[in-house]
Amino acid sequence: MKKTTINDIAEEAGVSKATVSRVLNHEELVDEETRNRVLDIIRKRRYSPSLVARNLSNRASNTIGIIIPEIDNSFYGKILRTIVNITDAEGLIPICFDTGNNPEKDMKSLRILRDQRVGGLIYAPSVEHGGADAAERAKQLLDDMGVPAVLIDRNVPDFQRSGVFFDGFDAGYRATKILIAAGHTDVGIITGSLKLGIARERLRGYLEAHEACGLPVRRTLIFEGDFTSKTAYLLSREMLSLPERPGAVLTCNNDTGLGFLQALAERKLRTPRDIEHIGIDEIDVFDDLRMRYNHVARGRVEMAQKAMKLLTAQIRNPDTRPESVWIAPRFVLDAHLERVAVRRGIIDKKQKGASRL
Amino acid sequence: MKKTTINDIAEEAGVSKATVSRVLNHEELVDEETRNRVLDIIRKRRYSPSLVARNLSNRASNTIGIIIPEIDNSFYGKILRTIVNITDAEGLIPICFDTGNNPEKDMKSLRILRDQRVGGLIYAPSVEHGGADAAERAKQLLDDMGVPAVLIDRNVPDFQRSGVFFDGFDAGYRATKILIAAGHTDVGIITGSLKLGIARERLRGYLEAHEACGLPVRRTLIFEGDFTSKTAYLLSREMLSLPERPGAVLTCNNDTGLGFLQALAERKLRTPRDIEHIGIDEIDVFDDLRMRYNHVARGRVEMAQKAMKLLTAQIRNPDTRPESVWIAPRFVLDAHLERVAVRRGIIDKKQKGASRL
DNA sequence: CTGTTAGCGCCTTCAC
DNA sequence: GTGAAGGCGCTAACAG
Repeated sequence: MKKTTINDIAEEAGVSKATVSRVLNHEELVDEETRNRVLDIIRKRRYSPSLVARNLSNRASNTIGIIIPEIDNSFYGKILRTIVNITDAEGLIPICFDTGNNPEKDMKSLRILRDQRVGGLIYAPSVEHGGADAAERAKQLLDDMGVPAVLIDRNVPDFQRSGVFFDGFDAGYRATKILIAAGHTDVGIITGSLKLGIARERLRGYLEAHEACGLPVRRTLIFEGDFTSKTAYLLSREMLSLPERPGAVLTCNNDTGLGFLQALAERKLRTPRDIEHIGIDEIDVFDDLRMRYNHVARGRVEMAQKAMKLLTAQIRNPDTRPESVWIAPRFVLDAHLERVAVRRGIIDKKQKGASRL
Repeated sequence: MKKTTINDIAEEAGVSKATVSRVLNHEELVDEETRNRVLDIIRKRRYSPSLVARNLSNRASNTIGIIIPEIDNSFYGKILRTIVNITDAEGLIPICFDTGNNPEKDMKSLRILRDQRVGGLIYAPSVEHGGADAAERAKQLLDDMGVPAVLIDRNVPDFQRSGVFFDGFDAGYRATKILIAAGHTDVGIITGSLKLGIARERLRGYLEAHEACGLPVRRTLIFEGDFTSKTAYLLSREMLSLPERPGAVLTCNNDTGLGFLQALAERKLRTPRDIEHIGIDEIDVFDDLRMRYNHVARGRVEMAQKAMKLLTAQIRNPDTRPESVWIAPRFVLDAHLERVAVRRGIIDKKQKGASRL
């Protein structure tokens, strides 16, 4: 039993399929009577046209691709959900891939999306985790697709594409400054893999903050992690058993923050009593629990919205120039740190709002 | 500048497009020499065939649809990630929708998937949140699609479809029994919306456990929530300020657990010292933090895997009979509760394993 | 082995 | 206002 097609409808209505097509797409061009007759039959047969055939015929595509590293990381989960909801409102159909930070999966996903002839693409690349040629190969694929692509979260300048990114330098810079302003001369940091630009940016902020404050950087307090809680935990243990344990720590993403907190708990240390801490990324559960968690919110929803805005603009007008947007960090701090930060002019003032965003 | 097509390749190679098609699909049928010539040109022109056209021609579909309520809930996030990774390994292309628990979005998603002519569908329905006709309309759409669909997490028996579900009755039953066995005669429960079958099942387990233990149910300790942390928090506050505050509480999903814990913290109560607690669903962060959290794991990854297994089986052989699978609860308890549970034969023995799954 | 033909389901000219 | 014809990009017979 095959699907009913436009031919079946035409036949049953005693008209040509061109007419059926017209009532489907330009109903004003069809005589009201025949139109109603056709529509009745369409309803009766529960017919609905194939978007596949329609796309082929129109040389158009109503699908967009989404490539992200880890769907089940709340950061990307929130982004994905936002994107999916917007595509849907825009009449676009989302095809999703999860690369698990594996650049080979980037390629594979790009190839599939290319073959599927998507009309556009939101892409959080993992190519920095690969060899030197990974970015190049990805760029090649991206260009082959010949459709708009908007990067999100992670930039790869060589791609020369639009993108929406978090201002990680500023986040690292100001977070560190705040900790220093709070009286700490020994601020530790647990970074992500420094293969990643976003991890380097945050570290650069940390370093420049020291410089700006005339404070020497203590290399022993810089730990290169990989944005996983496990590694962060191990590094934090090391850090906490240093003879000169840092008085404050900056962790560079959500999972890293968790790993750090685990090590802290294990040592029966508490924040801020024993050690000060600011994490980058919101951690939703702490919000649910109304638990204090000094952090820098990354505006996930905003990122996703802007990315979709850029993408749809480029889809509508392919001549749109690539444009990059940086989302400013938003600091969510306890009363003490906030007071310090505001007094020193590091952050503007009490910026209230759901940290969920 | 349009995409190069099979015609371009054929022309440049001086062969017919049938031959090009053959080297693409049945390369053994083509003379090695011409094959290589064609392949060279394909590579040179960076040609890759359109799956859209191919699917149309084959009357096949390489896409599957995924409809879930909330991508950014870690439960569904994990499921989605697992599914996406499997589809990808199976050569299928995943199209995802998020309904936000809104049955109208169920319909909308189903319609799009129908029009997109997906080859199959994994579906966690939200229709129980809608009016009486919601399930019926969804079933109609499902049937119209004429492709295999596997339900996940939430069952709608009327659909008469395969599915993979969590055994919520057993979870509620045994969790309650454990709490009773631990000496509590006053076990409270915060359920999900009782419009949902999965919420009713868990409550039913709770009720029957009381009966099995010859313990009267205290209606005042039953709170109907909606699976959100906010509601759970408000209800928990009520519950905790009851003159006869329960000695133990069962919460029925991850967010509900969080809401309860928030209320607990607010009252400066601690578990298990002041009150005993078992939650249904794993909460990943507690895992990361190595925090004790008595709970019933729902086997998210396993659910997703089984669902995909059922789906691919049905896609391969459309005559496969619908089959439903129930995932058994796995209890992750602290030493005390575990000892009690094992001694009473409520759970088998120390079942170790990553609660992450 | 390879080319020709027909068709997948739909849309869009171009006539009438 | 409507139909016939051609084409979107590809595959599957059917001949030769």
